[in-house]
Amino acid sequence: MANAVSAIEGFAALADPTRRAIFERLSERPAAVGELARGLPVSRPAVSQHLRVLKEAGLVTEIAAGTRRIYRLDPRGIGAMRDWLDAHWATALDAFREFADREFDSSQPAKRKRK
Amino acid sequence: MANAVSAIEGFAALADPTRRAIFERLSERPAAVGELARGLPVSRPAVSQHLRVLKEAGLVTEIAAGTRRIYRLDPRGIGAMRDWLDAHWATALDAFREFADREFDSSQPAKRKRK
DNA sequence: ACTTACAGTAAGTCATGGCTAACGCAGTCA
DNA sequence: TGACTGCGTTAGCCATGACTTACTGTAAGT
Repeated sequence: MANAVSAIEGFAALADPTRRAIFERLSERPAAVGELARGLPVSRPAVSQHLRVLKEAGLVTEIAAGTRRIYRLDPRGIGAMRDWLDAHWATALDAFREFADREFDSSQPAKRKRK
Repeated sequence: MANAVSAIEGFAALADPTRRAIFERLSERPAAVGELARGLPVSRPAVSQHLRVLKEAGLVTEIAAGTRRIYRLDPRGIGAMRDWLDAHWATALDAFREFADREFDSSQPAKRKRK
């Protein structure tokens, strides 16, 4: 259940361009909030809020280091999203075959409609 | 280019709950617009708009069948999203190791990344 | 203890986009 | 050919959320 929720929230989290930029920077190296904000066109509180969303989606984790908080990617959230896509992909492939069998078995592609 | 764009737009497309519901129904079986709308709490035009977003994201394809349009999942868009996640996951794993070496080599043995 | 630096929270503004209602268009059947 | 059906499009309303400024809290250095 936690996996499914993470996957779902993960899509919303990565839908925002700023959060994707943060995500990509963190994939290269862990970083603190101020450090991330200096390389982005938004304010530090904005970065802080985005990191909160990413953390709740299970995509990043937080480590306190003095007054700083070092953020890094959480492979669990990424894995949950991969699993979600894989599951639907597999289901879709089966549906493709079944649909193709019923629809194109004898003749016309795209013209026949058998309810 | 199409792949990268598809992956990026795919996250925004799947961020919406209604679009995820449409996506999941299409993974089970291809369907027309009205058929999808009857099983959802939104109007038919809303479903039509969502399908347009999903199509532009490369997640679904369209087949004309008389007055109907049969929609089904497009494995290419799903694959693009998987690839995007895989690439960042791999980069992140490398960053984890490098960061762990520098940061926790002598202080926090219990916090080291398992697996 | 005081100061400085770093980060999260609160309040408010504004843009994005999801939704419905109304309309137009194409294909099917009598 | 005329009426009906199934979809897509447009316009407009409204909710969500992304952003900034100002404030508070906490840890480290002097």
